[in-house]
Amino acid sequence: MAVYSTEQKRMLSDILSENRENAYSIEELIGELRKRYGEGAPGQSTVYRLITRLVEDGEVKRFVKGNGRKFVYQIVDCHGCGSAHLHLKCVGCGKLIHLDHTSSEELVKKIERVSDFSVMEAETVLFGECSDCKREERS
Amino acid sequence: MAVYSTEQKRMLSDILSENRENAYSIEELIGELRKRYGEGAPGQSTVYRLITRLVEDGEVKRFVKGNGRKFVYQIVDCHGCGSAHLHLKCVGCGKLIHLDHTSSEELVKKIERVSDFSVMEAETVLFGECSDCKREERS
DNA sequence: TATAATATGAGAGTAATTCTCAATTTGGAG
DNA sequence: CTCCAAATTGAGAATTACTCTCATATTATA
Repeated sequence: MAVYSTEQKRMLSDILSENRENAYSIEELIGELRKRYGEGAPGQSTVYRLITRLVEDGEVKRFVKGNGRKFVYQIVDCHGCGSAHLHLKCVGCGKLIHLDHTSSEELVKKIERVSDFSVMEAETVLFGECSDCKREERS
Repeated sequence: MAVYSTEQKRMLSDILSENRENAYSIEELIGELRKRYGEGAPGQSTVYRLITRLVEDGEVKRFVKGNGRKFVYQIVDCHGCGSAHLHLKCVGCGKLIHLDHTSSEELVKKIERVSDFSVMEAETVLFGECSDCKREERS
């Protein structure tokens, strides 16, 4: 099953990659596509289909914001980087921080020491506040 | 606004507390209630209403399993324990481990050291494998 | 008891997501 | 360049998940 390149895929990827710190809900994605491309925007079913695939391929991460109720999608910068690692999601600016393998492993080891629990890095997103947002808050 | 005790609340709480390591979807909760109580089971709207309240009250944790698509609900053993703390969810046996405040804080500090990122403990669930399940796997 | 506040449930309403299938597009073979 | 099979799309129907409404029932208390 070969993969074809299409306009629709390009449009969606463009939005996600031009705004890497934003996590879009499906609704927002469809809205943005419509805003940019009007009638030419991909249909709703296509958006669902494409985003699902991007998630399966590991190019996009799907998660739920904090205690929210709906899914959001955000491009990750670590597609194909090989080993699993943790992601940190800043609820302030929206950044999705890709922890390099070494730091991630160090963390996971620490967790294991405290609780004898092995974290599955790929499935876990830690919510919190990044350094920039903390600094801003203090000032 | 006082709170009244009702049969429906008891039925739901019973299920959740008798099976503390299971995270139920709404569908499963409704199914289990119906199985146990037949016609006498609480209606769907009531289940939604009650579970929402339990989550708001901190007695039950709502989260999404790994990369799954729907919410599941599981009783927590830390209701009213005061300060926020991390939860570890074992994907093997289903246990939801409540990290005591000290361990949780220690971990959070470590994360901060590695990445200068402050984890919001209450909003984060770490997925992985508990010590028992790891041991079992090795044997 | 009586009664006022609280809670329930049936079903309608809404939102989110998936499915279906005919029509279109793509990439490669000739 | 042209043709074709495979892949993709989109419109709308179907399904699923969840919320809302309001008449009825239950609970605590006085």
